Amino acid sequence: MFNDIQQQLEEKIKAICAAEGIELAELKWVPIPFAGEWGVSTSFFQTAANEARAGRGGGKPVPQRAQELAEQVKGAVLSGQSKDQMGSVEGVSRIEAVKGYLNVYFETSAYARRVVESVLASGVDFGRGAPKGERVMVEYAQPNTHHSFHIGHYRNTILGEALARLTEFAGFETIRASYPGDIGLGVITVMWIYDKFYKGQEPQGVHERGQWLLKLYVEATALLEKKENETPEETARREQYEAERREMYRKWDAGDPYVRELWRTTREWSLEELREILRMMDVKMDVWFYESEVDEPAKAIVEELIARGIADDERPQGGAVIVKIDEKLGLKKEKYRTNVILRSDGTTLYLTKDLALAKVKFEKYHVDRSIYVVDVRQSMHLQQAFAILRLWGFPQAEKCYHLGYGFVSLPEGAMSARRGRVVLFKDVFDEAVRRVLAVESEKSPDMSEEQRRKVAEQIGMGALAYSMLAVDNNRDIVFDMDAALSFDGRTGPYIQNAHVRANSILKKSKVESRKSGDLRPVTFDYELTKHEIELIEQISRFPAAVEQAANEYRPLVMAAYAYDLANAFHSFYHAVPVLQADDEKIREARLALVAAAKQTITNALRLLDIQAPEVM
RNA sequence: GCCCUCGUAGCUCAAUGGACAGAGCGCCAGCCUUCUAAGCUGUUGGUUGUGGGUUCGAAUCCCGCCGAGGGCGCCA
Repeated sequence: MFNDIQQQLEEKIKAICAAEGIELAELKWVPIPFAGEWGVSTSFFQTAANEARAGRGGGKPVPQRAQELAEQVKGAVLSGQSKDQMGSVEGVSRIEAVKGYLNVYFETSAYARRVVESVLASGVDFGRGAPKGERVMVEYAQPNTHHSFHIGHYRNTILGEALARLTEFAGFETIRASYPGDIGLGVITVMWIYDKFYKGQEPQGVHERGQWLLKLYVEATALLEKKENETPEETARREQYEAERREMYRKWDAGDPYVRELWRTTREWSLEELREILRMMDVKMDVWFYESEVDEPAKAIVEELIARGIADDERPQGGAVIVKIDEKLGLKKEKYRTNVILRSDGTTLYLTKDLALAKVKFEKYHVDRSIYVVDVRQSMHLQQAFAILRLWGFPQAEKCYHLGYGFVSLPEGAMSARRGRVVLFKDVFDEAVRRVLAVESEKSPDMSEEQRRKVAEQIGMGALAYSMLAVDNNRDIVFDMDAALSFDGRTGPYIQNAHVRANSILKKSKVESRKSGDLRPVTFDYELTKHEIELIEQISRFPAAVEQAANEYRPLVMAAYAYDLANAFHSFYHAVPVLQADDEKIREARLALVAAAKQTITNALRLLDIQAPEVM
């Protein structure tokens, strides 16, 4: 967490090696991986290997030579202008050379105080990175309208939101963008069946209405799908339906007032549900892009790409407008292949719209980095889009990044909206709340009804969010309700519970110490238990975890960290008395440590879009 | 045919070039008159799919093979 000791040492080591004629390789510092003590460590393997390669080092095996170097450096550091046997570096208790590593242990009381005071001084900003001077746009939450929000959309949204929170906290100016698919054949299909059979009906309730549209979609698909052994009448009817659907799409495209009004009304039902779910998830979008709004600009782009010689117009031959990406890039081997950017009937495609949208992101929002949180199955399409942007001459194309994630399927197979085989987010949410309430009524019988409901939502959502974020991006998830809503072990509630326990101690301490006022300046000048050391160690790692998670675009890093931190707290909580500590100074110090742990857990959970309840 | 992911404990997953490959679940055994037991402690469990290569050092990088999933010009 504090690099000053490390930097001081690095300077010393460089000076020593320069004096001894040792060509030092780059020093990489890592926390000492042993529990119970803290400090930093670096190794001399690379330096020894470089020597061996250059024919120096006396032909000794690399590990042996690395150990010699470590010992030599240790000796030189200690003998330098050593004040006493504790070493010549401020804040360092001892230095050892082991197996080619130089381990530097920090003085416990000074380091503990530094960490705890720093956390308490920074509060909600503890771990925040310095401004990076770059603007990042994260595009996520792109469900189709006229459907309902399912658990696959949820993974996308929680992943995007956690990522946005991470990049923002790490110091990037972050813009959150949603991109609902509000037009396309699927949308028209729902409008068609609604207009034909259900006109005027409208279920009450935001979620009920959204889910109803999904039911209509399933029904419409069944009506429009060719069946085996159809009678001639059935075939004729199906073909008529199909013709009606096409006609409706054509009218939409032509701006027919009736169809447009129908579209606006039903679309709004879906968007209302989407906004409600985002509210439940505490997601606040900065920008809303709609597929329908980039349709016209996309058509203009096609003409521009033809004019620039990037796209080939095969319409005169009855074909489409295509881009031979590999050929235009001058690639010999096939990589991006060829794709269509305008159908032969003159309508645009997903790829075309993404090109138009990218242009807006670059020119209107001036983004430096453009992150697309999209299912990994669309990887090829996005690579094609980025390649075309490159051909088009956008330097920002290099900063486009597809954050692909594995898709969510069900134990019985892939989800299918058309067949109605989906697990809806709202259903999982309701089930989560039900399950938490069942546990809560038993564990916290004296909670008010209102509070119980609120806490149940926080815990239920915490369980669900964590189960999604604790798996790395590229991994597929088979959704299992019991696993996703588990409250035991490596879960959201486990971390939330650590927060609650910390809060509980602090609450009680305030009641008792009201007379004596606030916490005194903390001193850790007593022998810390290994649990306290481990907890402080974990707290001090938070800023580095933020940095890593944001740099690698991996919420998993933060999820794993949050668990480790909570785990350290639970062990501490179990083994180390705080309010019951005999010595008052120790009690004060531990209370400050508990407050610092609570703050760090809060900050970590916030980055995962998980609430930190005060009680549970 | 070409391309992309992945293969780690019985199961679900971590560890992406460094010290004995770690958690959770499950199994087994303990711990609530003590700050919330949604917890803690201990035990069990591994030739990292396989064969080679690079490296002082490989689960991690490279190549082959086997196996699983996904993608490849008018769906999104």
